[in-house]
Amino acid sequence: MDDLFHALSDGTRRLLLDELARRDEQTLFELCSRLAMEHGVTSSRQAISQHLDVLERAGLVITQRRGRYKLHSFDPEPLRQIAERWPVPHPKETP
Amino acid sequence: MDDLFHALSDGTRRLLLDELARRDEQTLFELCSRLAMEHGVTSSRQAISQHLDVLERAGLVITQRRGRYKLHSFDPEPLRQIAERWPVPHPKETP
DNA sequence: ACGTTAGGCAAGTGACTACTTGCCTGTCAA
DNA sequence: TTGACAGGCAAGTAGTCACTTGCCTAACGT
Repeated sequence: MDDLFHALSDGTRRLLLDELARRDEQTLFELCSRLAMEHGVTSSRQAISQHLDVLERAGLVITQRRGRYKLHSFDPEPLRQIAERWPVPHPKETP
Repeated sequence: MDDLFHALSDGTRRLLLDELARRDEQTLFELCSRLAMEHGVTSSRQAISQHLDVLERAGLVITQRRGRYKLHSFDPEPLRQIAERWPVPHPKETP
């Protein structure tokens, strides 16, 4: 659980999750250019790579090798632990 | 959102939330002794106090002054943002 | 085969964080 | 009023983190 929250505690990593939630199976370079274009992130390729490692160790990102490409996908499973540990009172009714 | 996840990224702070989820309106000393007794936490009073400050800045803990006591309570509201940002697929059906 | 492309490894740096130590401010009971 | 109790403020320290820099490996296209 430490790994999970530590992974989520960084803004760039949360943006990476947003991007992967939109479209699965993205490469490192795709994610780099998308974050730069759409969110003005200036981080280098290595920085993004390390962020993805952190997300992968937390179980939030799963990867698969395809040739020379490494495809990243979002796995929301670990987030369930949060809702299970501290259930949010009212699932927000539509008023 | 940075404050929220940063607050949750520490194990001692998560234990504090657990304790406050059990019983609201606890003082600093109550929380200190409970964490020490039930969870073997060795942190000092000042350490716990700083943790509570972090939780309060994240909106996860709300406080009220009563005489010389400062009562802490758990507010799960900010946690809703997590579920709203990355909805977890299946609310875990009972099989 | 050769250059290019996608990605990985590892050391170094500046900033931040959790925790301690020491002292101070209020509040209550006797 | 005095002492004890609950809590706050602030500086210092050891460890961690995000990011960079430089070089390396492996898979493709021509």
